[in-house]
Amino acid sequence: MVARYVQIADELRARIDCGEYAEQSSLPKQADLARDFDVNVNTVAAALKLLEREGRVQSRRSRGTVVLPKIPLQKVGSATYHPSKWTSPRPRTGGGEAGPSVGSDSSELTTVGVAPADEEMAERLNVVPGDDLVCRTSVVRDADGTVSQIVRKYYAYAVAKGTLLMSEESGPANRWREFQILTDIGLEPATVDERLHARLPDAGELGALGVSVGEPVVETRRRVYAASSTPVEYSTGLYRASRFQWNYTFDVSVGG
Amino acid sequence: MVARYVQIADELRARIDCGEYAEQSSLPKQADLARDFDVNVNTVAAALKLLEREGRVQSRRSRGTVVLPKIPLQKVGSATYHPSKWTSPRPRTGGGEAGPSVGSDSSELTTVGVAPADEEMAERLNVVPGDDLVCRTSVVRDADGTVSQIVRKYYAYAVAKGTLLMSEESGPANRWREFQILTDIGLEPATVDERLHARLPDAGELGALGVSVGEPVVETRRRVYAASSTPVEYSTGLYRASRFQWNYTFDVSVGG
DNA sequence: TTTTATTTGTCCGTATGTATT
DNA sequence: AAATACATACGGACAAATAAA
Repeated sequence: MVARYVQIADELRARIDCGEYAEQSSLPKQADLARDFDVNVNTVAAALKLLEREGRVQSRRSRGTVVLPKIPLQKVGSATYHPSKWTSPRPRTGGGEAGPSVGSDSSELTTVGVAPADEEMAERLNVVPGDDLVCRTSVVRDADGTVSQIVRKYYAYAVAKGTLLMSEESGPANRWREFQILTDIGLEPATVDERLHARLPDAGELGALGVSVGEPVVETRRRVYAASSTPVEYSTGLYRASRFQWNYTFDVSVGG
Repeated sequence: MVARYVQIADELRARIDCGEYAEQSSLPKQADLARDFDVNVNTVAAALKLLEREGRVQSRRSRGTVVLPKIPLQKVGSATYHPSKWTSPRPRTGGGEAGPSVGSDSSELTTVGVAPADEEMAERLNVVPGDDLVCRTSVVRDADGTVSQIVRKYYAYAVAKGTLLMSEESGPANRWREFQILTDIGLEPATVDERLHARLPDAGELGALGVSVGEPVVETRRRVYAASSTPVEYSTGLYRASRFQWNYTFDVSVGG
């Protein structure tokens, strides 16, 4: 026995999929849907909340509920970091065959700060807790203006001092900027290890990512090692789950 | 301005974290909580739903709401498939230093079927759509009896025919069973590529995984290549998001 | 086995707040 | 200023699942 609001969500989802409610268009208002389905407004509201947490619609006060465009999942993961993507010649932001999954249709704002390392950062960056770290925070907005990811990258102050890692930037999203800088200062990335898991956002993340209550996010923790297998970068990422897909290729042979 | 039911969820979460509500114990019933917080029962129910979708509590009719034990996230990903885990000597299920993240505290039921390949399977397995595939479906239950993952692995019928890939099994979870069989029949796994993304479950998955409405799941699609870089296995996985963490290590150097 | 009590799940009707048009 | 439309909360009702008698 499946709840009515779930049935209604299924029906509305089907209508979106078949084009009856076009992308970018508004759904009928909740009161009308309630009348059509012959249920209470609260029941319709619950159904819409489900669709909103799936990332398919967005409801906003006094504006109604609009169908979000069905964009293909952005692909991130090991292939994203293939050297061809970030070694010279530098990728052109304007497009071309170098065209990455994050192109000029998303913009990035990077701010720089300095803060002492907490227990985890210290351990992962091989420094002492309390040591100063340079933190580069990047907020990436999709073409539609919504924040889709927030990434913080940490570097030992001794490493970042006096380098371009201290410079704030904004413009088209460029996932490889820091890799290029690290290479320029003689710390060319060699290996990455990445952990990720999906969960629901906490109070602070709701506002920062602009997700609704109950909409899943993916958290990543990544470490970048230079050739000498010393960690040079530690980063945390928070992603709107409905917009990303992670791809990894790895070796399982005995020789690997 | 944060909604009252979110505030209450935060408060209850804090109480769980500080041990006021112990793991495995029952929370006060909704009516009592409503009285204590001086809100309506519905408001408390909404708060509990949030905690349930986070995987922290489980509410069941007439039984109340119990605090789920905070178990460390199961680690899966590239390290999971390191050859030492699945090549001989075979891992012992009883424990020991070979102890994997999925141990004898989880059990697996594997059923085998034959079905024609759909468009995607065919493309990923390098066969013709409509060709018979052998499908091994594994349902893994955690120690607490809940289903935590459902994995379907597909093989070309020509490959699986007459091999142990056709045998149904049950017992302690063994992630490497198929790798061992593939090795035995001369198709030793060499490379894996894996895609994953988090989303909300659909109607069918609700029942199969035993998750509640709005609780995030992670879907994976994996391909295993033998040494000759021919795909030998295609698999799809569905995981309870709150119980797993994916770890990957990969090379980004120019030589890689 | 049958009945009764308990507790959550769902839905209703209503009211009010809030941001936008 | 006024109308609009979603967000939240309330109180009530009943159903469903389980436990207790």
